[in-house]
Order: sequence, then structure tokens, then C-alpha cells
Amino acid sequence: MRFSLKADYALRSALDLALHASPAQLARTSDVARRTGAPAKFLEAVLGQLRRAGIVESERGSRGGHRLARPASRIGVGDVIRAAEGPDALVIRPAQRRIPSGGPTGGARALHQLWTEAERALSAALDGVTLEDLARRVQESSGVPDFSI
Amino acid sequence: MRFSLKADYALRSALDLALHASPAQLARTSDVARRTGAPAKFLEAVLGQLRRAGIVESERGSRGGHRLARPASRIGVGDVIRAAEGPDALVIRPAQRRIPSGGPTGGARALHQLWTEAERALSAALDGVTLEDLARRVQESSGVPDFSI
DNA sequence: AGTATTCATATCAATTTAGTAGGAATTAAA
DNA sequence: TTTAATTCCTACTAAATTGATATGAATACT
Repeated sequence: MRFSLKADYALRSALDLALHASPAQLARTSDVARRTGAPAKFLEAVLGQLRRAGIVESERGSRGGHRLARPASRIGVGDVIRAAEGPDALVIRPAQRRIPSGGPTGGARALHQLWTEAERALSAALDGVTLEDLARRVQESSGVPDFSI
Repeated sequence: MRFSLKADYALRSALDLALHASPAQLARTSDVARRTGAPAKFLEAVLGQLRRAGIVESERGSRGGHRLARPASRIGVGDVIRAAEGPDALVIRPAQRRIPSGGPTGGARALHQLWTEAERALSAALDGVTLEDLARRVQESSGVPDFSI
């Protein structure tokens, strides 16, 4: 039950923009791709999704590129993942085939409760961390400015 | 990023066995299927996986069926999910393409840490609950003996 | 022998994932 | 005003995964 590589590319590029772009200094897709290790053409599409989700801004033309649309402290990791994978990205309960009116009963109710608790735990771990938190960890822990997987 | 329906069927049937089977009283696949709402033929394969994982036991022949292989108090929800989806079922970090020798650095290291925390939170929520816990919740909360989604 | 059950293997359609290709639109610079 | 550099848009594709179904063999009770 892994998150997609696309979500990973989205997080990498968002973190890369937090580290290498600013309102004055845009980052080119090709540079983000090189630093994060993502395929450039694929990353183009991912950055497009982040733009449509309001997480990054872009400028076209020969000095164009991307930057974060708001401070890194106000962008949660969960926001980025949802932008890449869709609004249900953090929903882990198996798809239900029928929707019970009045809510589930019996064993289904116990499982419903279980999934709800697991989703809460996961969301707390992902929505509770911002790009600023990640950027700080990068600078504190090593000083290495890019990814170099 | 949902768990598969197969994992759901596995959990439903394991819980169903906790409620409706015992060392003396086996439950037929067709009955488990009826109570849980799973397709009988598909459930057959799922129960086969649970058997090979050592979670259930079976007997063939005209009085055959399934039962839990050990007390419900010693079967964790995570065990059942792993039996259905494979050993990486609770791994949520995106598949990595290259394995860095010496571990990840820079941004990759920060993300590695993030995924590790999220996986710990998820495992705590799923491995920390047993089939006995679920069975107790079913009996306490409603008395309805089956699923009736 | 006959019936009821689990067990094993093969097959399949739909969806998702992880890309690639080609070019249009836009902006800055020469 | 052309040229170059960039984002943006649409379409396509191969491989893997998911959620099944089909057929029949093996086993055990009556």
C-alpha cells in the first residue's frame, strides 16, 4: 500500500522549491528535475497539478519557472500528496461497494471504526508536518542542498 | 492510497471466524461469504492465503471448513492485512528506484524520515488491534452477529 | 458410490501507474 | 521582429495491479 512515485516527485519538487526558489528567483523544471532525480517531462505534469492545487505558482516564457505560492510554513505534506494523488490520497479504507443507509452495523461497524482510527493516525503524521519543517531538517542535518539519492 | 478489497475480505472473514467458528465448529467458505458479503469463489482464494500465512486452519471434505489457527487475542489486524497483501502491506513510502549506499542524504533523508514516522503511526494503529478487540467491539456495540453492510 | 467441501491453476477485463511525444502559448532577449 | 527558452496542453502507451471467474483435482463424510 505505497504512495505513488508521483506523490514522491511532488514532495521532492515542493521541498526543492522551498530550498531553491523564492518570489524573486524562480526554479526551472529542468533544474528541479535534475536535483530531485525525477524525469523532466513527467515532473512538468506534476508541477502542473501542484499549480492547479494552488501550492505553486509559475511564470511562462524564457525566464519562467516555479515557486511556492505561499510560505513553506503554511504548506502541509498532506496538501502536496493530495495535490498529486487526488482528494482521497490519505483515505486508506478499502473502497466500499454499497453505502449503508444509517451507517454500518455489526462487523462492518467495527472495521469502519478501525479504518477511521488508522486514517487519523496517518493524517496526523502527514498533515502535521510542513515543507518548512522538512527544509529545516535538511539544513540542520547535513547542509547538503539537493537530493543526491 | 487505499487498502485492497482483498485485505478487507481477509479482515472480514477473519473476524467472522472469530465470531462464528471454534476448534470444534468449522465455518464453510460459502457461509463466511454470505455473512461478509464477499464473492464466494474469491473468498476461497483469500482464505487460502490466510491458511498459508498460518492465520487460519482448514479441513477438507464434506464437513470441512475453516477456523482460526490460534486465539483471536493473538492475531493482529496487521497480520491479516499482510497475509492478504504481502509482507510490504504496511509500507507506505513510494518505491525507491535506486538504493543509496550509506543511506539517503539531503532532501531524500528528510523524506525518508517522514515516511518512517508515518509508517510507525500506521502500524501502531493496525498492529495494535487484535481480532479479539474487534470481536469485543462487535458484541458490545450492537449484538448484530454478522456484517449486514 | 455419491455428495460436499477445500485446494490448485489458468484466464481475464478494467483500472492505475509511470511514463513519452509533439506541439501550442507565452515571455524575454538579441 | 525574430529567436530562444520556457511553461502548458493533449494524446498516446506499456506494464503492473486489482478483482474477479472457470475448471477440475483432492479429500472426507455418509
